[in-house]
Amino acid sequence: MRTNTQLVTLGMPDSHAKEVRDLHLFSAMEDEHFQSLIRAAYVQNFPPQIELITEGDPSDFLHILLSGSVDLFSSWNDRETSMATVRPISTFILAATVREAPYLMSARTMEKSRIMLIPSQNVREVFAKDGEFARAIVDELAQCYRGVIKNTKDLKLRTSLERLANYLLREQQRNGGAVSFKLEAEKRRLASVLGMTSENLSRAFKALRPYGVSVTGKQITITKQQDLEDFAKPHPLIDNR
Amino acid sequence: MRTNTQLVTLGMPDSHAKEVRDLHLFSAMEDEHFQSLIRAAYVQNFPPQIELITEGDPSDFLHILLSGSVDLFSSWNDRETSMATVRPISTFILAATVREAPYLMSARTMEKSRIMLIPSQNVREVFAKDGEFARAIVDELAQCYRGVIKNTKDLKLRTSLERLANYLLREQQRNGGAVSFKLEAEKRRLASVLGMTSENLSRAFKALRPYGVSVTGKQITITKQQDLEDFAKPHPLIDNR
DNA sequence: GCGAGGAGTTGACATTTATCAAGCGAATAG
DNA sequence: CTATTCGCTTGATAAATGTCAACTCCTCGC
Repeated sequence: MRTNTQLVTLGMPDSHAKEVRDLHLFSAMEDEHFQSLIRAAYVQNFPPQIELITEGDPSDFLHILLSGSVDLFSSWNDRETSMATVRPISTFILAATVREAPYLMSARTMEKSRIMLIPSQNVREVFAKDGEFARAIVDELAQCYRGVIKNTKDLKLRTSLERLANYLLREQQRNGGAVSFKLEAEKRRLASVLGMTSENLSRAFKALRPYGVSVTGKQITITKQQDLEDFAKPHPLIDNR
Repeated sequence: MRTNTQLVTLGMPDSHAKEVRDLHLFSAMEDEHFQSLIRAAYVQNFPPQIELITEGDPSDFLHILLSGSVDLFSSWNDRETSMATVRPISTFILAATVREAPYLMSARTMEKSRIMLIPSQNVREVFAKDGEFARAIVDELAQCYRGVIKNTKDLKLRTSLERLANYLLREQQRNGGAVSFKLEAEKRRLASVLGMTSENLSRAFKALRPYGVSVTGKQITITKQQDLEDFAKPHPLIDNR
């Protein structure tokens, strides 16, 4: 894989370097350090449904999703749950990289995806030299941390129906507030993200009908905005992601 | 409050400065920077059950718990849940401080507690100057992040009974692996931490009796270690905190 | 076009968890 | 010392959620 990747990599950094450089994580660091990271990096295309990393494995690479989408999930005792969805352009498993600790989550591509891999060793070296980079990592980690805390509040304070209602309102926001929009994820994955079964999700959609939610395949239409919001009671300290 | 605190503070920093300095967060930073943080800091004693911070408020201080214990909790729609327990000596709400964002959780003392407060402004200033400090914050945040991820896995992958069983095993570890140990928290708070009601917790304890768990007040005794572990199936990527 | 397979839905049912009300017992204030 | 309060427990019941099986519908490959 390495040689293959190297080949793919040779021409790549330039084309992606700019957009990666613009990521908050890399935008303030010294150019020399950035270049050394890029030189060490690979860019690779992955087909859908490929397991990129497995929880428990040592964190060899910092991953940056350039295009496509990636599902972060975890397992225990034959159960599995979706923890988050990564969308371009952003990094994932930064915490494992900086702590030199095993991955806590597995990752698989949801669709054809282009991913930059920077050896964790290089990230840690530059991190130790470049204060700006360290500060950018702080920002990123603090944001991730706060995201997970919000997720925990969502899980512990709300029923599955309330979680779905608020999820729909967040998705609506992400789509510019349109009355009608498409779900990003498969429903089975959505169910897992929300911490429920597919069957329960299916019934939850029906239970939201009185609040003006109609579902046709992946197409969602919210006809009684106010009613849905009255029910969902979205809150900035949980839902502003 | 400020003048009062100032008075208390005058003699304090020296006595606590050493142990705070030894915290991983501060141990590598420049002494000059550390001193400037300490000079800006207050140390204050709080009685039990005092609400130190309220979620949604701007993060004015980085808090360091010197002694006692603090409960981090969140509310939504008249419901409340315990998110974590802070034990000395450690910081809390670091993420809000560095992001200059509102607190996502409220905090209250569980017992009489001694707390050092460093103005967030000073923390951010030093953070911008001191690369070592920034790197230490990265470590701390990455660890916090991973802790919350583990908690999410616990919540989403396990039933409340399994969560309790694994919690008991973790507490046992914290007590050096003794067969018998005391619960740190009130049971109602424990229930909230584990994401269940007091009533359900009470029944869960009974349900663990066949696995050798006996409860007398706060005293827990595990008589069939192996049986409990077989049931709980603790996993390093969830339970090693 | 046809058949296989998979996602999604639905119904019946089981399990888990929460709610409500009552009661017990230890700690605490008066 | 007694009365009160509060944490905890228990039982009865309801609500939420999961499981299993069957079925529909769509997609995809042949």
